[in-house]
Amino acid sequence: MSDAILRLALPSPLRRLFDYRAPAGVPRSALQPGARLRVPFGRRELIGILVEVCAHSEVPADKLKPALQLLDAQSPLPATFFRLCLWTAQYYQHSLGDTFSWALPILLRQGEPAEARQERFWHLAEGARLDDPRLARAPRQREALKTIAQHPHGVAHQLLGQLQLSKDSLDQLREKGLVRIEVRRHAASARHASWLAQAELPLNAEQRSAAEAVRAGFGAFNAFLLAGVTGSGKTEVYLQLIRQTLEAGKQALVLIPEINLGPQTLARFEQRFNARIALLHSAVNDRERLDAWLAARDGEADIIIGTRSALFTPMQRPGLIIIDEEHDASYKQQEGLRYHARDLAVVRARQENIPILLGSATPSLESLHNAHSGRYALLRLNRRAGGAQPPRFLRLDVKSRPLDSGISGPMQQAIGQTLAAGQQVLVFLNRRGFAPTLLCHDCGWLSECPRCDARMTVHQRSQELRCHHCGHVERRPHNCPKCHNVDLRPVGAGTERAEERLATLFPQVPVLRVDRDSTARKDAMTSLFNRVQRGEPCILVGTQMLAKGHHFPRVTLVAILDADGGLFSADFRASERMAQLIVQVAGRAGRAEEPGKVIIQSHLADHPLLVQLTEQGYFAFAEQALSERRSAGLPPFCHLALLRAEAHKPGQAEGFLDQACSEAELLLDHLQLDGIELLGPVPAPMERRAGRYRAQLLVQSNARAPLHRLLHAWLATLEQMPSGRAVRWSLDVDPIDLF
DNA sequence: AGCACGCCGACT
DNA sequence: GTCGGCGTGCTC
Repeated sequence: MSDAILRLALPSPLRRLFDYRAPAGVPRSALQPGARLRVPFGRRELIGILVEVCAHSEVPADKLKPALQLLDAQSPLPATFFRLCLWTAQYYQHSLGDTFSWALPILLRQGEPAEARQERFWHLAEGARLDDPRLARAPRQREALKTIAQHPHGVAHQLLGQLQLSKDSLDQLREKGLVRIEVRRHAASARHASWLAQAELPLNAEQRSAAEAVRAGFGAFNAFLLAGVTGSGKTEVYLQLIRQTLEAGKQALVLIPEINLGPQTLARFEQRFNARIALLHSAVNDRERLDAWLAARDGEADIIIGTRSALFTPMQRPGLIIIDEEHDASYKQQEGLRYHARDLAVVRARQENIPILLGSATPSLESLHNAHSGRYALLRLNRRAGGAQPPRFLRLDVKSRPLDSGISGPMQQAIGQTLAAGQQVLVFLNRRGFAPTLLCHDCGWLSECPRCDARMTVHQRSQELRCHHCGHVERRPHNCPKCHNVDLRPVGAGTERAEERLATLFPQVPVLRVDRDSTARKDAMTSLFNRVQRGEPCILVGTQMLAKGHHFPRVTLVAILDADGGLFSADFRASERMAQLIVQVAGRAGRAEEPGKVIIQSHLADHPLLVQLTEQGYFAFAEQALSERRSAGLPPFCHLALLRAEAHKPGQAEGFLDQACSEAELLLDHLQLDGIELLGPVPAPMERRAGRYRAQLLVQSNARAPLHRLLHAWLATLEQMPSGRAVRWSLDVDPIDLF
């Protein structure tokens, strides 16, 4: 009879569902897939999501426990959301329950009701008169009543302060029956005659044809890659397509990189539209996040803008997905569920049969490859708005030149000339701190991190040594810890050192540093940028934070201090990243009247990729890089999965991976899969990190289908392996970093 | 992943 | 004599 079995996805790394009996007193008809239930799990309680209700369970009846409580009368999760999570869990070989955890707002997975916040609104009571005699000697209350009367839809309790209303006065008015409280959801904003709050900018021919191409793809799955050079007006194309989406009665989802949260990006959307915009980024608190998620789900929000995880936000009337700066690495989650929001966005667009637009000045090689193979339609914007000239690139060979805090003589001269001309300089160095190493000149001691195979960075201002890999911090020693001599020397240069040196070299202008250390304070960045916008000569020194978002029209020289890392790294993606960074940094500078100049210091100034990039531009570089990837059999011409493991004892991780490797070989044979190679196991490039020994096993495949058949079977066996208990292991499908 | 159980070292 | 280290086992 009442033997309905509930199959639940639980927030646990275990890749399986768990069966329960229905909670006492809950009829079977009340149990819908997607509903949340509180259940006992071992010695604790979890909130699970009902995947299906069935008649039988493989689990012995005496082990089945009843669920404790049904939290949702109806499923808070739309079918489209459910389907995307299922696909994600399958593709990334991740536990479904844990996938739900990453995809849902925190409050929902904690069991909070799936309802928007109720708010108290103060209203004028029926029949209340502003000249009520009881208020003759209560001027504050009289004023308050007047203010309330001016708001026919009521005054939100939250806004009392802003309207100079005191709660005391209102409470007394309520006792007199002159005002009343209504509790309701925040009203959706009134519909305007036009979606536009602000006139649109005219599009040039390129922009127009790009926008028209996407427009023609509305209403069905179509993928577009909008490859537009910096300043070509991609955002205006986004905005006009969003307007058309809204006019079609649909919602638009816009994903932006984490770092791009500059208020100006968001402000541009908010100023343009009479529309309800739901924001989902790291600065949004849990409650606001849930409200935004619900508003999107219920079709109350018209535009949803957010970072990586906003990809999962359900929409009642989906119309368009836009991924801004699609090449940006922050779309890839590097812990837990290691998904790529850009890739999943394409999957989602296909599932929901809507168009998707990927935009970037420096598209990823993956996306360019997809454009070449016809999976994406390529839309190019080659012209900069306002007739601005592209920057000129100069490669500066520093092979046998002395570097002064990382800055060569010719570079110093170029900086000096630019400042003398009353212009601004941007100095780019992708390394924080003062110097990457501290060295004892007498005994050769190096500032090694006690927990990692890495050197600790010297931070001058704070007089500390910091490990940038595990966060370990020590006081900077005065004497060598080994030989006690005092001749300790910082080796190499980071932004802090460049800043210090530049301030000495050019004392007449301010030197402003932009990196994670200097902008730790919330408003530091804003005040700094305001200063730069004023336009007086200055030097900006910084890391890749400088490469994102902001434009500096008065900067005419971009000095890139070190391009070498991208040219001889073990990581096959290093050159792609370097090229993207150089182009993005270069794009910060220059205006129509004054084209920017970019000087790149390198010990490998003749490297073909660097030559290609600087002489023919990013797309020529990308073609060459792609052909190198093709001949080397690397992504996007093959598919990778990386099994990582780490353990406290050396050798343990490799031991596990050795066994995993044998299992994989067995499965390859058993399933008769071809075109798959197992590379490793090998120690990670940095073997010890944060006190753990790390190793990895790379799986390389010509095709997706066999790779996924292997992974599926493999993970099931890995989960059973006893040697897996002592190690922490995880699978990364389509890894970005091989570290 | 949690969380418990269980069996061996340095402390009140 | 106990507090607590992490090996091992389990979660419907």
